[in-house]
Amino acid sequence: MNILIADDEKHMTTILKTYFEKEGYKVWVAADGEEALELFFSNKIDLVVLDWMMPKRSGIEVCNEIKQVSLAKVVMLTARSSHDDEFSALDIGADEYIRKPFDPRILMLRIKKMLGTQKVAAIRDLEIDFERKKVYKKGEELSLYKKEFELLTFLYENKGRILSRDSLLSSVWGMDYLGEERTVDTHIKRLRDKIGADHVITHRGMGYSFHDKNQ
Amino acid sequence: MNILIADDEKHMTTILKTYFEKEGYKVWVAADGEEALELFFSNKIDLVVLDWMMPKRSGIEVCNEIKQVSLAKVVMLTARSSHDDEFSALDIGADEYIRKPFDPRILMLRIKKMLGTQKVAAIRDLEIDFERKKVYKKGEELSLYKKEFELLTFLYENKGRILSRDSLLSSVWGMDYLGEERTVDTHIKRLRDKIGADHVITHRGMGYSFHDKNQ
DNA sequence: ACCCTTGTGACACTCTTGTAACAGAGATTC
DNA sequence: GAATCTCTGTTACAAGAGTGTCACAAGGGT
Repeated sequence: MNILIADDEKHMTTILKTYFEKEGYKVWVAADGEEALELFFSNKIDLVVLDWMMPKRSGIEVCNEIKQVSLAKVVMLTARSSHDDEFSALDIGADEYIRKPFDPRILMLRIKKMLGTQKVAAIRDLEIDFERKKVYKKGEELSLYKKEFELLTFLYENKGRILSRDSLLSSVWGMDYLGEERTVDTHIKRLRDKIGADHVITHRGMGYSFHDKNQ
Repeated sequence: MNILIADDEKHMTTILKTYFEKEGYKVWVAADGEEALELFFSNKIDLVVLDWMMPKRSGIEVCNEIKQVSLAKVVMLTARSSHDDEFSALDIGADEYIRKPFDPRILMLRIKKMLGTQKVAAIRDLEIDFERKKVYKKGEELSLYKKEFELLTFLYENKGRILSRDSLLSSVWGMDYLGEERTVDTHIKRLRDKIGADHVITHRGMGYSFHDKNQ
């Protein structure tokens, strides 16, 4: 996700940049309206955070121009408190309007909701989308069976920890499950065939673990 | 679209009811938290507007309970101005948090944005006209039954997401619906026969999803 | 070299889903 | 008010995808 922040207060952009980068977004910074538009049109931006008052072109102008031609999300950030301003910003197409001073946690929450709160995990060449129950290897979608996905999820949630067949059976199959312990082996094998053998580590006599270190 | 408004100030619910009805929504009104939950669970509600401070159950409790089991949208309306309150409301799953006093036009705008004020949709050979409740395949009008159209609408609104029979039953048939889960299958089949089987994807053991990618 | 654990492929069975036919509730018409 | 039509929900059965088990192979540890 690529984010563009435009504000003439250096202080503000620095704070926001830090927050966004901590969440794993790629960030561009502009100090005025013109620069914002330039950066927007020369990069693939998914979300723009705009201050209302900026030199050269105001936030509302920039928002308007972007919304004419693009589906990118726009958040207006402003010190103005009038209801009319909020109304016209939203009416022009802004997706969010937040008054300064604001709580950065709230900004982040609202933005995450806006961008679709996709809970995705990335482990080297693997991506797991828990919400949509999809797994990608090198960008290509894998088709996992339900049990395989559940097993992968549980392994991932406990990555690095050694999980005995027994605990895997009770957690993934259910406490009351009666059946062969070796069933786990078969599922591990099938999972390995799909996601790549090296993601699951065998600990002889103890169980399996999910490889958590990147590289 | 069915909307539930819960606020103990009669004055407030009356105003909101008027606004929403002018926009063509069907409105239910509750005067306290308990009534809100009752109405929610005995009707097919798409959006809930909740006052924070209410007798019996607070808005935040109601929100929490609803979000546990339903995909309905929730807007918190409150006189509290603390940032912490806003954060916890959003964190619990509220989709919007608006401070009183507010500008009703802004509330309506934000809600319209939230509900996705989309009037028509096109998915490959399919066109859905939500306002006129009509569906076209390759330009030709299909005749869907009411339930089929509702099911299609809900699938479309959540395209890409895997929806369990259970959540389909509660969202399309209503929270209080008692009946076979397999009823969903039958309706999915009928829908598929009309719109084309490939628009609805089966996820064995998990549910169905609407195919969201063009091609 | 031996034993014990794990990997692997094949097979069998079960459970989920697709499907058609039927039943019944409402609506509509005469 | 009966007859008919429209729409929705249930059931039963078939197909086959998904899962569990087994037997044998491979490999590590002592």
